[in-house]
Amino acid sequence: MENLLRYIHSLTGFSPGNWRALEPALTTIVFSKDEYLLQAGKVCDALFFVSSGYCRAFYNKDGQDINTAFFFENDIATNINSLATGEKSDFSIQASEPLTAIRFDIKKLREVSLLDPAIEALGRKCLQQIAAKQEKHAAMFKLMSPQERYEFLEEHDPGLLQRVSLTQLSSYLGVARETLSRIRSRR
Amino acid sequence: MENLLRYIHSLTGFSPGNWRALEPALTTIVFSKDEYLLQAGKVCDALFFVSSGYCRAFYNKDGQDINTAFFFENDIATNINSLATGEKSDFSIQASEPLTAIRFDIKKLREVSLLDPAIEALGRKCLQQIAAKQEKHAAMFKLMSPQERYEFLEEHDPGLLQRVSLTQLSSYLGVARETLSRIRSRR
DNA sequence: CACTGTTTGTGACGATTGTCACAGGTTAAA
DNA sequence: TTTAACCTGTGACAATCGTCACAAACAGTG
Repeated sequence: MENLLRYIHSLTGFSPGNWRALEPALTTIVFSKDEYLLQAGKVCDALFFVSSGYCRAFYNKDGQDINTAFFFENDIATNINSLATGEKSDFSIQASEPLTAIRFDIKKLREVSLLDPAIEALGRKCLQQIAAKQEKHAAMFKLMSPQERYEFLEEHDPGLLQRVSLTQLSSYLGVARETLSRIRSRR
Repeated sequence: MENLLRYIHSLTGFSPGNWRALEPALTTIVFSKDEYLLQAGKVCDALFFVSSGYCRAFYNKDGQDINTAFFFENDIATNINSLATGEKSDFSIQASEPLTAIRFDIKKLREVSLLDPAIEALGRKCLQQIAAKQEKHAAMFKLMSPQERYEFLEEHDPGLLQRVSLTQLSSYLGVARETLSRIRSRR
């Protein structure tokens, strides 16, 4: 909970009153490894602030998992598309280790946003962060070769490389597991 | 201008009063082919609603252009990252044909947002749309081969294929110009 | 410690792609 | 019409990557 407060303060000004208004929209949830925060085919109705542990977002293509994102401590995990449009999610979010998250119920969040501009502002900042993250990630694929993408992560997100297994990482980088193993071995 | 009104109404409710409040933030700008809407290295301080013509977003990597997005009529072109953080843009946006755009000045937009919740809501919806677009585009790269990406565009965005030249399109799909030429010829 | 299941490393081979070089087309201006 | 600049198609060849197969390393369990 202290992490969440720090996170919120890093984004926007927030008074004790704002906090009291926000609180009814929040629930702390503990997930065991492999439990789902969001299942493909269901409508996404919440954001999750990761307190401890981490989770992954993945598509299932022809029976194979393809990871598109990892969310660690102080990240917000959700499906913006599904959240905004009410359409079914086409990917899942699943705990990769035991995970504690603070769930933001979107319905309640919208209610309190109408009453409190600071909460409204918080929501917008979150959106911006998520959009910015997507933009950077998409650019990585267009600008770099598989090896360069790996080196980019080494420099900009070494924590991710340490925590995510090779198998999980390979689809995230868009290469075969074997190729990633060889990229690693030749350095 | 009518296009912009239609676009706004498709996103959120808007009264004549809201429109009057928004108008001071807007300017109509005509760009000739190859003029810049945003230059890499400068801070992005506006959003552009494309009225007619189209433009491209591109990175320059080792002297070569790599296109990351195309914006057509009724699209919003901007750099979310630079807009939100005030950092310099690491890509440019340039008119690919003569282009008319409505410029949303971000400074003025923020001012009127504070006064009018409907404008605030509009801004948030735009953000959502942009984030959603990014998410889909990034997924395309992880889930598909070059040929599949081309076929995906044929199905979901045929207009883009008709208007963008092969050379411009190739970097957008992440393949060499020659490879794209061959993908086209073998169908 | 042995057993089992999972993850990682590696070799061989074929398929795809990038690069280089050049030819044919198209467009626009002189 | 001619010229020049640009875009597109194509062949040859090398580099990279994916796939398949299997061995080695590791983790958890009884």
